[in-house]
Amino acid sequence: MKNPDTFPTVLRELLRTHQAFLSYAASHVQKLNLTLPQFDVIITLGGTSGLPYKTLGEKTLITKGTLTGVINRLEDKGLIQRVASKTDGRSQIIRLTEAGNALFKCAFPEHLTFIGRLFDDYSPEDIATLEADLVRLHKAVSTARGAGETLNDDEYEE
Amino acid sequence: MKNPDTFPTVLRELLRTHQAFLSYAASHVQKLNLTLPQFDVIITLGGTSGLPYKTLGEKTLITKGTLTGVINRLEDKGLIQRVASKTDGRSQIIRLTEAGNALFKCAFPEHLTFIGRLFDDYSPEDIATLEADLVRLHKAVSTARGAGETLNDDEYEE
DNA sequence: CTCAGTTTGTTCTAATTAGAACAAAATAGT
DNA sequence: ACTATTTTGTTCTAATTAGAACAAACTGAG
Repeated sequence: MKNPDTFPTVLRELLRTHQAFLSYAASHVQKLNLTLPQFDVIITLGGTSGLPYKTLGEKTLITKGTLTGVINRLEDKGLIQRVASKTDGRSQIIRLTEAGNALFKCAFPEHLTFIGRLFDDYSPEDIATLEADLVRLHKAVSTARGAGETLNDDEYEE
Repeated sequence: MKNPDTFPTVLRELLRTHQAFLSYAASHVQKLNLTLPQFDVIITLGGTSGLPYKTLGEKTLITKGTLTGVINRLEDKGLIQRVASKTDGRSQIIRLTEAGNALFKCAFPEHLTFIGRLFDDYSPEDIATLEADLVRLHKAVSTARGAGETLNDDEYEE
């Protein structure tokens, strides 16, 4: 094992930075009376005419068992609706309602501004370096999980 | 706002990398019949004669409302015990039992090896760069939350 | 000694996490 | 047409998340 004195602090910093970021992002989203996973679903659906449940799960990092509950609560708030697929009896298409779309159009640019502030002092190279570091760690984890297991496209492109 | 086309992908990568890492770490800890927060408490207590509840919360990133439940379940498993403070009627000292200590001594080195594998191809400079990037983002978040708010020592040193 | 303010850990809350198990529908092979 | 396998989304489970509210104990000022 290499670097035994330093990797624990790196990983702790990953966890702390992640937690700090979620807390920061949530502080804005709470004003919309939404939770982060709920908002994530709305911004993923924004600008589309609807997505299959499975695709929505892939794009949002919410596992399917959990996603049902998140969608139920958004449906209760009148922000999304489920539409049965015409071609596959198992499938559902999830899409924003008019209210959901209005919220998306108003809140998403605000949220981008709110989050974008974190990077006010970053150059494009700084951001590229950070992203490259995270991608590398992500690949290291995937490699360690299963030798040769490749990640699907969505995990590296967006 | 600067870099509007790139920061969303960086943040998504932070979330994905974090999720992938947790899943990887959990796959080892599950073999001990523990969850990640439970194991985190055990390795935080390992090598000490006990820590006050408050200190434990600070070191583990588990908020105090949640920590009570995690400690209850570890107590039920016979791995830790609560000891009333002799000097402060409100405080409790949390410490490992003999069983907890034995598990720590056995499992912690294994876990370090398991996690250390992620960094087999990293040089010390690579790790330093990654950590610096994460610390910088963490500071950016803290700065955005409250101008001038300083982080306590523990968030940057370990 | 008294009192106001702060600290500590618990209880409570709604939501989420990450699967496993399941039923219904689709697919592929014969 | 039949059958086995796979896929899709739901239900269920135990645990966790992140506070807010609370009661008991402590601290500091007067």
